[in-house]
Amino acid sequence: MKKKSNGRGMQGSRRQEILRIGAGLFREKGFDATTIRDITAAVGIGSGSTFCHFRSKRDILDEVARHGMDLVLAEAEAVVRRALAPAEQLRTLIQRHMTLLHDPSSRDFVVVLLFEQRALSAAAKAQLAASMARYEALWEDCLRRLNLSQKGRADVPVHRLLFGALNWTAHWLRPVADPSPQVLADEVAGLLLNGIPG
Amino acid sequence: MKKKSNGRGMQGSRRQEILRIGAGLFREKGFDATTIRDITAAVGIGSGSTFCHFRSKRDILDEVARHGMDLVLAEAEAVVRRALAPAEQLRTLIQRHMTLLHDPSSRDFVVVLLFEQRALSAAAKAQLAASMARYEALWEDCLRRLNLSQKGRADVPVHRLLFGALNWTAHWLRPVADPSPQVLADEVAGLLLNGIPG
DNA sequence: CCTACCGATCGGTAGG
DNA sequence: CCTACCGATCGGTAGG
Repeated sequence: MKKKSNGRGMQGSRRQEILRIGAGLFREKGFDATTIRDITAAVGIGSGSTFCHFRSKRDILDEVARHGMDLVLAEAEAVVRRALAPAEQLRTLIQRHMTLLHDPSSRDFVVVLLFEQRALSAAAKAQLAASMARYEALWEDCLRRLNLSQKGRADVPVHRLLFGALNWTAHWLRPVADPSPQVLADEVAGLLLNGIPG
Repeated sequence: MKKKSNGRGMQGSRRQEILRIGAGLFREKGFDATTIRDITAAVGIGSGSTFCHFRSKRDILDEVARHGMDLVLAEAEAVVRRALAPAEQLRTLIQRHMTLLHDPSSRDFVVVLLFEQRALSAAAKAQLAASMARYEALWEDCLRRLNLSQKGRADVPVHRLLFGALNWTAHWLRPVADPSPQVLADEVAGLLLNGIPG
């Protein structure tokens, strides 16, 4: 039996390459503005060869986003398993989130996950919604233990405000001119934990 | 002399209609995924008629984003002119920003401005960058007077973190299930001004 | 994985 | 503002 180069769990180094390069282009230009020919030209294969590995262009996006979600969720679960003090846990969650959002090895997948949701297939959307709910629950627990998220007042989802502050950095944070993702992460954590430094 | 229906400063109710409906579709589906035919079908004209009013599809986007910027900047300038106490000024800036971001009469323009920057023409990008710098400066002044943004530590642009928290609400805030934009705005202002409510 | 190609759709134009 | 249409490009397929 010949080994299939298609399917999900295979070796597929070419497949990985298409995912990696596709993720980069999706992040830079957006899903709709990226063509199969953009991707295959960067990989160095004919445009038709894409479909030896993926059923459609959207399938590539789905998989890129799934991988982004896996990275982000696995990291948070690992942090929670360390059973740190709540304040240290929050600081670490913020740190890891910011790192995954900006490190070259992960940012393409995570940014696409966050900013290209609209283009995902319905199936991927549903699957990712469940994982995202789990991710949010981890943050909510952490914030609740710090009394930063209490059911009081108006049911404000503080963790989502925090996500916004962090995720938006993908739009403006520039490598040299701005503080590093890690420094910024610590400042955000400090702002939340110690309040405004008077 | 016949009056031209083209050009910028004209009456052009049809032109306005294309802008309004275009803005709505750009927000919902994104610029690339919206076709000229989507827009004209919703307006109720032939697809070719678009180009009596705009030179290109991108011109529509440019104008939509410009209008979004005008709304947001004019509102902030008006707030600053009222010369409120700094805390009240910040609260009002947040209120107005959230309203423009969620009110049906403005949100399409503002959300497109914020989330479709990538697709803008180079000229529009440059023009909007200048206006945005002005907008940011207003917020920075306000935050500085409250000692919420000090040049200390690591040059953290607090106003951009705040923008992220606010702008991200466009992705998750749902009319009925969640607090209203105004309630949320007040909570965010309270969180910043009074610190975490112990 | 390649070459050759197809049907559909897109932004935009022409001529009235 | 309409009708008719065009050239380009796109995602995807066929056959090897």
